[in-house]
Amino acid sequence: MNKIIRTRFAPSPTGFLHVGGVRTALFAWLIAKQNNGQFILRIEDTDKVREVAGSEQHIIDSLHFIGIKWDEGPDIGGQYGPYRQSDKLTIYKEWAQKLVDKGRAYPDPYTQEELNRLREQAKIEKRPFLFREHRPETFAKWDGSSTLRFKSDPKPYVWYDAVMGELSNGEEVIDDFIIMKNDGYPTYNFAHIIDDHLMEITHVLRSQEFISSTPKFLNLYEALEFERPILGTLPFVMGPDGKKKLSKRDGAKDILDYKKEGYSSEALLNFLATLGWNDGTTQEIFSEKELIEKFSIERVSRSGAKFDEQRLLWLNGHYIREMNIDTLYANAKDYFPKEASAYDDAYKKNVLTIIQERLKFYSELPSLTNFFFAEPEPDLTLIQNNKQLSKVEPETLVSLLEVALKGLDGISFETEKLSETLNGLLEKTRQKPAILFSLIRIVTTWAPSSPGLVESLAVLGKETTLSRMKNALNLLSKN
RNA sequence: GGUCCCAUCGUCUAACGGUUAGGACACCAGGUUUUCAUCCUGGCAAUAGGAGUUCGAUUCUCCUUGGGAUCACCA
Repeated sequence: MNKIIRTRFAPSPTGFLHVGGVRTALFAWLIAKQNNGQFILRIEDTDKVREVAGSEQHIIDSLHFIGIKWDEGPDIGGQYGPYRQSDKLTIYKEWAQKLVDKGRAYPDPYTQEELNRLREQAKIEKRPFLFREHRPETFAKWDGSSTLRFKSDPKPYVWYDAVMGELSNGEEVIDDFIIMKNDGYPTYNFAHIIDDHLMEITHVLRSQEFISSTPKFLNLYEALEFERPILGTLPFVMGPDGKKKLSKRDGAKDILDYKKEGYSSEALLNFLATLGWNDGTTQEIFSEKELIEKFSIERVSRSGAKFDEQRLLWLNGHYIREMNIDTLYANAKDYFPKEASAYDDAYKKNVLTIIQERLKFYSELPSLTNFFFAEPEPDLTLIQNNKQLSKVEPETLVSLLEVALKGLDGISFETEKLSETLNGLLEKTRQKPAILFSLIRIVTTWAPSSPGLVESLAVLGKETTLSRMKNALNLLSKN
């Protein structure tokens, strides 16, 4: 006989979504999923001034990227539509009229100027401004187009929050607030309550900044005679300073930027879910399925969590290492350096295979793999600055290269054969690997680091390897 | 300023009122025949302060301190 669990994410189309917003959506989605409930996307576009064109699509793309899907929304419709607040202005007006009829709402009789003056005065007298102290004796008739205020019924509240526990506030925070603006749009304070009710939302999750306006919502629920949903207040995701909430103003990144930089959705999902939540064990890695199973709103922490890029980087690297090569290739395909377009899939896949364990995010692929696709520019400082090689006479380097060149010339470039040959060269030259292998590695890649020598040479192939070694030989002989 | 919320390693966090306060990231050291990375081992590192309740407080209560939110025709 239990009610169907319905949760929602209700962003305003005022720009992109950052990790804080996506985490709110994620938690709401997890609650719906684990209860076989429904998750709804609703667009709260009641502020025409702040609206940014294209935001709605951007929000949809962001959620899709993370893997959050909704059962009802502006793009797919549903039984409880419309899912865009600007499409249901007449509905808000009707409910506003009901409040007027009940004597619980009235047109604001003051001009903006008069209001400002009253606020000023309160400030001078060092007391909080309360509109209800200036509430008119008799209410004018509402013509539907002027500013409408809620007639509050001030009283103290104690309520239960699924995350924060018991919260309370005195009656002094309850005031007559605007529910309908003079442009015909409802305010957030009014619209979201009507919508949550009509859409039969059971759990309202939102971030901490709404905690102080909750009492007025409670007052409004009562006036409308709505059943109150379960409220859950999420702590902020903190910015780099660890003190203030993450905000676009302070450089919070668009979630889609993480996609561009080559973070996997699984890593991001895992990261976001464990930012302020854990299951009480020492488990760090959660699949989507596990998250749906194990998530619980009661275990969300009450204090803000700093967004730690280092941890995200580690997680992403972890997921990359766990991927099978075909999945990884599909994900990373578009991130290869542009010279790679001349090479076939098999070759690129080989490169990816030997680079996999040192890849942290896809967009660093070019810097890690350039020399597999383009002729590297010789950089002798790599030899000069090498701890071991810098101590070796240049003539010795030349002769080492000559011996190596001869040794590699006659063989086929399979890993096993290469490995055997290189070990043989070690004995023949009576050099330490740190000298001989470093030398070969550097002159064939001219990169500060690279994958294992044998693997790298095998992928580069015999022709390329030998030609690069010959070039190096010429270069070193000249000096 | 009024009101409200929060407080464990640098960071994310765990701990029926009883633990040598645990794990992970980061960092440092050592190991795995070159570099970088991976992997393994080890190390560094925390209950903001003060009262109270209790045989016993990270845990419960109060105060202080610190941080944050909110007081819009923004959400």
